[in-house]
Amino acid sequence: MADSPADRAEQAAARLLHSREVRFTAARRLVVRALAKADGPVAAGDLHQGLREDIPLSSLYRTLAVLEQSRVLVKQHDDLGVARYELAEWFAGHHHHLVCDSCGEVRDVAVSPETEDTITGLVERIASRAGYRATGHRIDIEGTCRACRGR
Amino acid sequence: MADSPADRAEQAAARLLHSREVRFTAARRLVVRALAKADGPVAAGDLHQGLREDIPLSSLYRTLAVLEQSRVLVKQHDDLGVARYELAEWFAGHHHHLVCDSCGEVRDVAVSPETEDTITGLVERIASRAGYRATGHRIDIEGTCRACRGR
DNA sequence: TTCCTTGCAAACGATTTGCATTGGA
DNA sequence: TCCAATGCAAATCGTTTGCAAGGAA
Repeated sequence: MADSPADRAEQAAARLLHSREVRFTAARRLVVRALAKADGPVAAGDLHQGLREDIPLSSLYRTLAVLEQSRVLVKQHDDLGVARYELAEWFAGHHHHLVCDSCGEVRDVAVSPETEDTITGLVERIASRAGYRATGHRIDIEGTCRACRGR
Repeated sequence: MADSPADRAEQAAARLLHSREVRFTAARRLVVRALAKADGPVAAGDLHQGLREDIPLSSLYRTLAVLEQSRVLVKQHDDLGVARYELAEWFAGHHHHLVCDSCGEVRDVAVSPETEDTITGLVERIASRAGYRATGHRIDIEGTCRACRGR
C-alpha cells in the first residue's frame, strides 16, 4: 500500500477529526490531500480550479472553515490580501516562507532544528523585552527566486 | 522649533516626494503624520476615523496608494486580510511585529543591530540553500501581550 | 490653460450567509 | 429519523474606479 504525504496527511486528519467528532467528508478529504501535495499556501480560487470534482466555491470556503476550526489547516493572507491555506504545522512540520519579490510565489522552506532553536531563542528574547510572552513566530523571507533571477 | 517624530517624518517625506515630483498635499501630510505617531500598522478605516478632517475613504485610499508608490509607506495585511499601512523602514527604521494572539493588536518592535545581524545571516543562509537570493525579511512574533495576560 | 487631485457614487472581487435540499449514521 | 453537509443565489465589506468638479502651477 502507498503511504505518500497525501495519504499520511489524510490519515492524520481522519484521526484528528474523528476525535473531535467532525465528519471527514469527501470534499474535506480532497482539500486535505490537495494541500498536502502543494509546496506552499494555496488560495481558495486555486484550490477550486485544481480540484477535478467541481465543488462550488461557497462549499469550498465552508470546508476550509471547518478544517481551520478543527486545526487541520491554517489561513493566512498573501501580499494582495487574498486568503491562502496550508496544513497546520502539526501536519506539515514547522517551516517558513520564501516570497519571490518578482513573481509573488510563496514557497515553504524548512529549517534545521539547530537554526530553529537559535531563532526561537532570539524571538523569545525580543518578545519578553517588549512585555510579551512569545508563543510562536512566522518568518517571511523576501527574495528573488531562481527562475526570476534568470531573466 | 519642535522636531517630533511626526515632524521628522513629514520633512523626510517632503524631500522624497519632491525629488520624485509628487505633490505633498494636505491629505498626504495628514496621513504621514498620523502614521508617524502610530505604534504599529494602521488600517485605512482606523486612519479615517482618527483624522479630524473628514477625508472620504476613497480619497484616503488614493492617498495611501500614492504614498505607497512613492515608497513613503508600505502596505500589509492583518490576520483578517484587511490592509494596514505603516511608514517605510526608510523612515521608521527596520523592525518586526508583535502580534497578540488574544486581542489581535499589532505592535512594532525594534531589535538591536547585533541581533538583526544574526537574523540577517540566518535568513540569507536559509534562502540561498533554497536557491533564493534574500533581499529582506519580515518576522511576526505571535504571543500574548501583557494586558491580555493579566486576565 | 493644463495637469493633478478631489468627492461622490457606482463597480468589484473575495468571502460569507440564508435557505431549501440532500445525504450519511 | 435527524442533524450535518451541500448547492445556489443573494448579501457583505473592504477596496477600487469612472467621471465631473476644484485647485495649483
